[in-house]
Amino acid sequence: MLDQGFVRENIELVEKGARGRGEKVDLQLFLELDQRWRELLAQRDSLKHQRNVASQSIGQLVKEGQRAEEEIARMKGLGQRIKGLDEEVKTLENRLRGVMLSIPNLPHSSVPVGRGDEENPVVRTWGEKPGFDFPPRDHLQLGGLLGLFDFGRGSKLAGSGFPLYKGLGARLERALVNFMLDLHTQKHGYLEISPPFLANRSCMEGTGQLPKLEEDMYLCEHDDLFLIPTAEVPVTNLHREEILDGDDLPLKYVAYTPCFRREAGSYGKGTRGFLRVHQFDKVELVKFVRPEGSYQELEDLLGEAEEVLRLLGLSYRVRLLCTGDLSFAAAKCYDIDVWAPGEGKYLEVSSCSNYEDFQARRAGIRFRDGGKVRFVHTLNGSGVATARLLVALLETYQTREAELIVPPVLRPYLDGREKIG
RNA sequence: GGAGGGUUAGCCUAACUGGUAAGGCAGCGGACUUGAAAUCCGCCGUCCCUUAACGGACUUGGGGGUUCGAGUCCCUCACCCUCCGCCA
Repeated sequence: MLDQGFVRENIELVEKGARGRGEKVDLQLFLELDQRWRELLAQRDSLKHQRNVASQSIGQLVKEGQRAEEEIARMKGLGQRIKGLDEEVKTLENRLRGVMLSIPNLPHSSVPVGRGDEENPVVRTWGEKPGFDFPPRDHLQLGGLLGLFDFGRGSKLAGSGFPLYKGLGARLERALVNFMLDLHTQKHGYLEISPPFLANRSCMEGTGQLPKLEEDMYLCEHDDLFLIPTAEVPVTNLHREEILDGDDLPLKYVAYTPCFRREAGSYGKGTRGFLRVHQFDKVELVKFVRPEGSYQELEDLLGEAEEVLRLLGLSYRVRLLCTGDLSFAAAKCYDIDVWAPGEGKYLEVSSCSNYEDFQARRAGIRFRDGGKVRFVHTLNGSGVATARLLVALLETYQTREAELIVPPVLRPYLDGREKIG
């Protein structure tokens, strides 16, 4: 959410920003509501002032043992008028809030203007795409041959898109998660969090999933709780409605959680195997930082996520998302795409974003900076998502005999095993 | 699921039978000081008006109600603690 006063004073800028993302926002409506709201506030506040003054003098009279009937009778009408105005103000504020919540964040000045995926510039690529002297198999074939997972039975349990890992497949998944957690906690200085996998509405609104993406999430209706679509939700909301000590910043957290996404309306393309699933595992990095250094923090975060792929020896590229591809709440975002030889394409395994104070304002996350209280900047990035990572890993390290060479950094997590198959 | 107790500012703690949130600690700025400590003064949640100053409204977990007036009374929801029940 942007600041209401900021929107009021920078209406063209906000309009331009929203248009660049292809979001429709009724700023004319905003201006009308805002204007009316401020008029009513002034009216109501002055009536309340009258009431406060009168009530106080009534209290004084009563204390002195005098009668105050006429005064009280006079105030009764005022109370009704205030009640009416209060209702009007409230209605207006609800509508205003609706409009405010629908306004996307402004892109940072370094974000290129563009319409969508095709216009995201590649910032860098790393590693050679592996060559094979045999036709590389895709992850489904390999998984089948090696007995690593069982999509059929996953479907039997929960429907298509719910993968089931077994044997060394499950072990490999667990190894990847542990490897990433250890890297980020031990080398990069993140504090590990194991949060609830369900979250309430306030959290969802705080990080910006609500109101826009309700249809994309699983909801437990009995308790009005959502299955988290990413650990960003519980971890960013750790400090919701808190004022942090400026000396404690930056705060850096890493969390492994499963992620649940309905992916409504996305059946068909790109849904084979692990490419798009309703449940996947992810290690997420979240930072709360001072506004001044937040863009350097974003570069650092990106580097830390990239290191996962480097250590695993997987070829990847980093792209900077253009305005048209930027998510609702982000001011700047990099995607990391890993190369999957069997699929013959890049797969997105990480998004690293700076939200500036957009989430912090929604969630009320502030810090004390000297004598002042200010909003923090929040950042997060996948570090990284395992399902697609596993795809790239299988397809990159396969041998002609359909074995899997285990990358050295993973061997300690697999009893020193060098090969699977 | 049942019974009782609780939630006041970054933290800690007050407020009569309803009378308009008192203190303390921490932090920030200033005075004093060679410097520091101590001491004193101011600031230290949000919004509106305003160039600014001044001013005003709101804020006692959330939402509603009663009242001229609600931290206080009533209803409701959330969370925390204790006990009982159930349970991996």
